[in-house]
Parts: sequence; structure tokens; C-alpha cells
Amino acid sequence: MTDTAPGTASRTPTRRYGTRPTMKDVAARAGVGLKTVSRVVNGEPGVTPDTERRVQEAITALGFRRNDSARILRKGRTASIGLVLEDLADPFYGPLSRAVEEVARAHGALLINGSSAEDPEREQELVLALCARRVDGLVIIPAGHDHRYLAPEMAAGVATVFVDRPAGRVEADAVLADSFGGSQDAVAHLIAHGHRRIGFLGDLPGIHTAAERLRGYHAAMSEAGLPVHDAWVSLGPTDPERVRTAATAMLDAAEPVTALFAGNNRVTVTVVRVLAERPAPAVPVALIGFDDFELADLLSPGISVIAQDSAQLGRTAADLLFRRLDGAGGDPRRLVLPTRLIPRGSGELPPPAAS
Amino acid sequence: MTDTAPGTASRTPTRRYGTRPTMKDVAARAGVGLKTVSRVVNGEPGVTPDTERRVQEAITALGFRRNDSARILRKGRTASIGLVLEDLADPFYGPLSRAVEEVARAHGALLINGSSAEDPEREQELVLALCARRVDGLVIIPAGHDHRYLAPEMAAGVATVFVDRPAGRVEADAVLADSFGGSQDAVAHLIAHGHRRIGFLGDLPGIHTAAERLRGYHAAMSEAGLPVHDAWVSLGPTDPERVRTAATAMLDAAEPVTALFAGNNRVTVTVVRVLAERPAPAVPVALIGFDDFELADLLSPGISVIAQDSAQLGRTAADLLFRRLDGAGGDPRRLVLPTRLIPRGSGELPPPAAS
DNA sequence: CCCGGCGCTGACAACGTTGTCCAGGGGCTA
DNA sequence: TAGCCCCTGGACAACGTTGTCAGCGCCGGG
Repeated sequence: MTDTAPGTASRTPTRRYGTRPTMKDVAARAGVGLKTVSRVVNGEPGVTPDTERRVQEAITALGFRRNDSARILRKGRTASIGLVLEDLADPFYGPLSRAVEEVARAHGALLINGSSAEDPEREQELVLALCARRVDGLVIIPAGHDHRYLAPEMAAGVATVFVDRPAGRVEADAVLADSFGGSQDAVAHLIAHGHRRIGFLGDLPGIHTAAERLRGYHAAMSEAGLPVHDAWVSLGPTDPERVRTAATAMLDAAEPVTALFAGNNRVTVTVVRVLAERPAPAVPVALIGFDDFELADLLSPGISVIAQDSAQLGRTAADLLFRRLDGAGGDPRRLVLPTRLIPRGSGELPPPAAS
Repeated sequence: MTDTAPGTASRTPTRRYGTRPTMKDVAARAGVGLKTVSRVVNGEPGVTPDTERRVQEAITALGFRRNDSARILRKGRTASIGLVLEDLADPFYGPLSRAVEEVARAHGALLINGSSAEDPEREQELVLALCARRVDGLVIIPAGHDHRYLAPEMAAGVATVFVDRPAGRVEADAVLADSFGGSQDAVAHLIAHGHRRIGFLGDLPGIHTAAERLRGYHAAMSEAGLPVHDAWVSLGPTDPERVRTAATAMLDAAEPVTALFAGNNRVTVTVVRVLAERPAPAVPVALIGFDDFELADLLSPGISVIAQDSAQLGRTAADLLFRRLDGAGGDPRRLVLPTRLIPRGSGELPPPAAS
């Protein structure tokens, strides 16, 4: 790490915080009343062009910028919404956050977001901090299962929309992807290609989507009249280590699974690695993952996935939020967005002949 | 999209905004003075346990939550920082944003972020909106080249750190990756493997990192005494269409390039696709990309890259920002973080024998 | 017994803005 | 020329919080 200090020695005169010019200062300098400055700043009518010019000059001369804190206090609306999600660094949430931001921007609002790191306490802490800031609304991808702490806030008028997972113990709007249906499709797809021993590698069963995907897996299996062996299902944290162990166990069992269904993108990627590292079997293992990911099509074989559009999820939630803010009433709604099966090869591999 | 309304008809009584209880209400209900409530809320000493209990009861009974807008106005500090970047949905920026958030959190601050969409006007608009909110500091990945509009804000005490690209026409802290050195390494690596005709596919030359990478390319070529043909360099928007055309032209030329250096991760991915779609040449084209990306190692061959740690970039910038906020003075600093060459196969492919 | 001091509490102003309301002046009409 | 209205500008309160300061009991020491 190198450190270069530019040659110029011009130091900006560091006025301290709070020493910023206020409308009062601008008014004094322009020789007008306080309210006139306010009018100019907000583009309100009723100011002579000449007066306006004087005020504008004073503003630029002093480097005045309206203090939105005061404005917010006075007006009661912050024109900002909060987004609480698990981890911004996750490629699933980046587009979601961006989509929410775009909708907010269209409504003239800023977005404040926070990562809960899948920790319910941290989620609550963040949400309440946002409420204290008086955000107009909240979009929450919940980490916890009990959101009763939100009841006073919602009663006080903070619009709230849950995304990806429903709220716990409180009635609220929610926008979800069809985890159950998508999983059912995925597993049915594998079954249609001849598989009978299918493994499921999922997230912690406490997470709503993980539970739904498990349910979809079971539904598809039982619909096809197939039994599910305990050893074919592994739920838990999705760190590579655990997934690696679980997948290896399924593949090395006496009666190994011939296909794998990965419960989310992190799991899928780990499984791809595991399969790539194993000595190539006579017949490759089929794989289908929940969540699409970049480059899935460039691997060989391409990885078949159940795609959900996270940006669409965010957009839908934000739209609903602003409709609520615009006064839309009615009971809490639950919107479920469809998923889409994208076959790319890995999910269409047939099982060994003597399956 | 299905829409299910839950059966319960319990409507929460929607108090309107501004109808939230204030400390005054709490004080009245608890039969104490306003300031005593403030003391309890802020955990200040000097309150009898009995009084405190009464106040706490009133708080929960009324569902009171401190209004931070008022607090901010009074105290002058917002305990929030702004992050302006190009696109939160880009996998390069997600980890960066998350890293900044973590540092902010450690300092008790919230993070407000906005996407400039690589549009200078939108960048300015966002930055000034954040300044109006009186964020304590700003982390900016600049889209524009003229940041003089920030001068009054910086003079007023808004700490500002630029990331990934330096500020334009204003003295400010900056944290950069070593684009020049990294590119030099990349091209030298290709040369070391025998290549002499190397193509460079870069971003718009107006973008600082793109210009630096081009400079590194030229430096490595000239250091090796190799000429650079105009047709080997293509700069412009990094949309797949343009990159595809440019790459194809270089590969189909009379004297085709035998290796490609891709100027960023988007370009690299597009090039990988292009190469995958072409009829396999007798000798595969070597490729090295700037920026690492997930799954680069799982492609065949694995894609060699110049890796820069975007999270580290964010962390470093945020650290510097908070050091400034804690009063660290001195001239603006420019920190340059090193890059790292990760060979994975695609960059080590030799050129055709008769090169 | 009185007084100083301490522990607790509350009244009040201030933060910077916006909404309300009123005043003054100029132009237009009768 | 008088009267009226509109147009412009300003004084003032309020938003909800925190910092300052003063008051009120009560206790212990002189």
C-alpha cells in the first residue's frame, strides 16, 4: 500500500459542523426576510425576479444548503425508506436492493439499507433504528420469526412490506417467490428424466423459503409415488464445508443418489465444485439448483436452475410499499411471484441404466 | 401472481404520521417533566429507579420511539454516512457496500447508498441530497470528472473519500486499486507465455481505471519491445454487443491476436462467451481479465485474472473516512491497494507455434 | 438550629426549517 | 382622486429533541 500526498498545500478552511450558513444568514446577506429565502429555495411562487436573484447570489456566496433534518422535523415526512436484508454482498440481494432504490427514486425517496447478517437481534436493532429515523416505509427480508416488535411502528403509520419470507406473528404485506412450486417443478423435472433417488441440500429449516423448498421436494416425490430416504435430505447452514460433507455422503452411500437438488445459489455453486473435484463417474450426477446465477450456462454441462427474479421481487415490494404510502388501504396482501425452470443440461442428465 | 388476503379482519388503527407520541406525551402520562423522559430514554444518570419505572411504563404503553430527526437537528450529527456508487447490482460493488456498512456499524452509523448509474448528473444530485441530509461523511465512486460542486460541502466539514477513481478538480482523499500495475502484470504474464499480438478490450477511456489499464497495457508492451497495432485496442461501453463485435474483429483479423486482455469483469464474461461460441481453433486463445469473479475457476480452462479486493477497497475507504471524522487532519491522501495475478489456465495458454 | 451541598427534577431556550397570517405598497377601477 | 385588491415580503409559532440552569427537598456538619 503506497501513500502519496499531493504537492499542493492548500488546506480548505475546516469550518466545524453546525457552522454551516442557515437561511437566516442568507436572508441577512440578501437583505430579505427568512421566509423569502425559504420560498426561493423551494421554488415557491410569489418572489420578484430581482429579489430571487439577490437571494440566489447570497446562497452561492455562502455555500448554503438546506438542512433537510430541520425540514423533515417540520414536515413529518422523511422521503426515505429503509431496506433490511441479509447481506448486500450476496448476488441475490444486490439487484433486489437496486430495484427498490429505483422505485424509491421514482418517488423522490432515498434508500437506507442495512444488513442483518441473518441475525434476528440485529434485524430488530436495524429496523428500530430506521423507525427512529422516521423512514416513511420499510422493506424487510426478515431474519427472525417474531415481528411483534413492529406492531407499534406499523400502527403509527410506518408502511411495511416483507420480501422473500413472510412476517412472523404480525399481519403485514409480503411479496414472496413461489418456493414450493419451484421446488416441485425442479424435482418433477429430475423425476421426468428417470431419477428416483434424488438428494435435497437445503438451508436451515427455520428459514421459510428453505422449509417451503423442502415441502416442494417432498410433494414432488410423493406425487410420483417415490419414497424419500432420510439420508437424501440434508438441511443446515449453507457454508461450503457442511454442504460439501453432506453432498459427498449422499454420493458415496451404498445406494447413492443419482441427482441432486440444491436449495439455493450458494449451495449450487458448492455442489458444482464437489462434482468437479470428484473422479468423473461413469454416469454424471444430475443437478438442478434453486436461484439462477451468472455463468451457469457456461459451465459444462450448463447448470439447470429454478430462476427467481430478485429484482422483480424488490420492484414489486417497493411498488406495494409506495401504494400503501399513497394511502392504499385494505387488508395485508400476500403476493407470490412465479419461478421459472431453465434447463441447461445438468438437470437433464439421465440416471445410470441400472438405477 | 396470486393474491391471498388473510382471513382476519383486524385492521390496525392507522394513526397518521405525526400523531406519534412524543416525550411530552410520555411525560404527561408518567406525571414527570419532559427532561426526565429524555434522561430515561438516553440512559442518563440521575433518575430514581421508581421514576424510571413509571417512565418506562408510559413509554411502552404509548409505543413511544424517540424521533431521531429532532435529535439530529439538535445535536448536529446524523450518525450516518452516504455511499454513492455506480450500481449496487454489480457484483463488484455489493461487497464494497457491505464492507463500508460494517465499518459504519462499528462506529454506530447508518449507511445511505445510492446508485449513480454512471451518470455524472445523477451522481451530483445524489451527493447533494445526501449533503442536505447532513450525512457526516461521504464515500464516492465517482461517475463524473468535476467535483468542484463538493467544495462548499467539504469546506463545511463533510468528510469525503473517493474510491476506485480519484476526484476531479478538487483535492480529496482517494482509495484506489493499482490498475496500472495490475494491467502491466497481466500483459507481461501473457508476453512471458510467448504472446506478441495481444488485444485489449477496455471501458470508456474517460473512466480513470480504464485509462490506467490502457496505460499499463502499453507500458508492458513497450517494455517488451513489442509494437501495438491500433486494431488490437478497443475502448468503449462494455455492453455485450460492442465487446462481442470488437473481440470478433480482433480474432478474425488477417493477423489475429493470440491473446486477449479484458479490462473488467463484464468484459471478461462476454469474451468467455464469445470464445465458447466460436468454432474451437487449433490453438485456443489466451485470456486474462481484470477483476476476479465467482466461478472463474470452474470454467475450462479456468480464467486467469487480476484480482482486486473490492471489500478491502470499501473497508479502507471507510476507515479513512472515520479517521477524518475523528479529527485526523493533514493533506488529502491517496491510497493505492495492490492487485494480485491469479493464474488459472486461460492466461497460460501458449500462442500458436508459428506466431 | 441553621446552612451548605447534593441528588433529583423540571422550566426554558435553541437547533433550522415551513405554514400561517398580516402589513404595506402599487396599480387599477369607479 | 378615492377605494380596493393583489402581489410581495416578513414576523412568528411550531415541529420534538437536548443542553443549561435553577429549584426543591433532604441530610449532615458546624
